[in-house]
Amino acid sequence: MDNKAMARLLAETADLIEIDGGDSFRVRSYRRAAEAAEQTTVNLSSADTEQLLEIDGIGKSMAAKLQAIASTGKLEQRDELLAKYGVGVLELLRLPGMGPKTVALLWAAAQIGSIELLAEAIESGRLKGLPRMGAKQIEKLRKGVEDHRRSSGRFRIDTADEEARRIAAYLMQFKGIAKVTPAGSLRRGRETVGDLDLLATGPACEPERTGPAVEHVAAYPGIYNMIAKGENKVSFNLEQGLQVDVRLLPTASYGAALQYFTGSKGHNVTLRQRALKMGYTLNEWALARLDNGETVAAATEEEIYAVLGVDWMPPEMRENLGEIELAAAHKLPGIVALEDICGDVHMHTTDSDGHDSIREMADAALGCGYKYIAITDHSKFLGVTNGLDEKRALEQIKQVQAVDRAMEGRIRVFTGIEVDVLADGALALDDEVLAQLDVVIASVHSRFEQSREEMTARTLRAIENPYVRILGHPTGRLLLRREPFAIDMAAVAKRAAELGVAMEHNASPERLDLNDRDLRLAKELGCSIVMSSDSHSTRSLGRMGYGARQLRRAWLTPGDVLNTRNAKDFLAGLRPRA
DNA sequence: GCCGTTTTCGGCCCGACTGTTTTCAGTCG
Repeated sequence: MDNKAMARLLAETADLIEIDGGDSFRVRSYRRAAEAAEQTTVNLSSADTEQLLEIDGIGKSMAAKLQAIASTGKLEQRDELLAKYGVGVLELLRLPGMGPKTVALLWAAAQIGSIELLAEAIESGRLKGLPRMGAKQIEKLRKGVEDHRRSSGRFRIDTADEEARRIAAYLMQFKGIAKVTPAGSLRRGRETVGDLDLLATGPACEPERTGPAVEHVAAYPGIYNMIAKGENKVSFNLEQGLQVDVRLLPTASYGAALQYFTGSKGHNVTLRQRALKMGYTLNEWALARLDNGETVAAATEEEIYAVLGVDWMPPEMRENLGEIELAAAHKLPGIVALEDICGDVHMHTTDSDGHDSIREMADAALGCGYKYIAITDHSKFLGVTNGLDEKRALEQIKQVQAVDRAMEGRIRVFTGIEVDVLADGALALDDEVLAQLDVVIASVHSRFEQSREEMTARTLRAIENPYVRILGHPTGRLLLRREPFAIDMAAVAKRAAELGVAMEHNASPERLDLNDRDLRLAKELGCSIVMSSDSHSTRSLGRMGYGARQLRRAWLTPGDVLNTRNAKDFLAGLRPRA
């Protein structure tokens, strides 16, 4: 079982204990352990007790439970509680406004243990008369069930980003709202966003006078469903289901609010514990002294972190992975910035399935400020993409070299190819041709419906080819559309590091090939990352922003990424040509 | 159930908003 599945078992157990009315601190422990399981790069199913105990949030008891899960695939506590309540209660908990207390109430009072049963009970009027179940509450649940069926889940960061800009532009039309800043997971650069946090400040957001501004927010034309409207907060859903929280904040406490609402939750808890130990209390309004309540910092994030003896850190790092301890020791790593990326090593032209010529791509890349690009059209394996065979590949080399000369050193244009990996791990193009190319990207596909072992073996064989410099689309995932294919990432990254083969991280928002854990794993194992756009037109060139933010979240430094400014020679950083 | 710069016992983050209440419990982030 993989870490994510084990984390899910722990998280579900936490939910069940809570429904069962168990100790809330025990519940928190399970939640923490679930988060730790999700984030760690340690392979939980093969780790020994000692390794497990090293993970923050895992103690003796959790270590034993993890080992039991690894060997049996089950967690006893979870199974017992599931036998009592049924799996439906976990689903019930996902409904907005539905917490463990309400689930317990519904179950105890009316044996309602699933969304289906809840829907029935609402229709038949059985809910009426239950404690705390007024007309409004029942209507809220009815709408919750409906929305749950319509859409649920998280949204891609580019979607959330777009909506945030649109709403911010609307809010700024109001005199007295001077600034709108996204917080939450959007500010942290997460690849998906659960809900959108927007912070507004300005004269109209000061206490006691937020009324008109609140009304302006509530009048936003894109609102599908109003969730809450208070003095300094308005929550609503957009039509596609995305929840938006707009908060109106006084300038004086803007930094405290920005820190608070940026999160992550775990980061904030750790920071507030630190504050308590130092004699302060931290909330969204201010950092204040515990003894007399006097505010010591509130206006900016920087001063709050400074008072707590912690270096300010970029939002991407705030995932409670030890960043606060490092910042307290003034040892934060210098992470990648988008400006560090100085070349794009994966793009297509009209020679295969792209929309623009080699020259047009080169000109566009120059416009992005890049120092080099590699032209990497598809190989012949993929019929639909008009892939190059040996003959056409050799012809294209000459054309690319001609463009390279024509650019007169303003930008380097390298030759290359995206060669497909066959079912057995062989490459779809002859070695004699590969030997003449600067950048060979070997891309695996999931079309053969292979098992995890077969996928891994195939990938390992592909990167053994002496001409392969980059492993393309290493997990084959398309965000929110398809599950990544199963592959032993640790084994692949380890071998790639030994061979000097870099791992591609596609920066397009729908792909983002590697997740946070994969990126940290690659770094730990010494495997280089190459960021790319996989552009099929000049329009999609230069869109590496979201990918770069993900690299930051995995704490990658410019030295971990091959196509950054401080990597002096991109080609020399790749394995030497055989 | 975890954890230790007051600790191996006794703590464990904090405020806003809602609905059903007449003073507060539950949920959320």
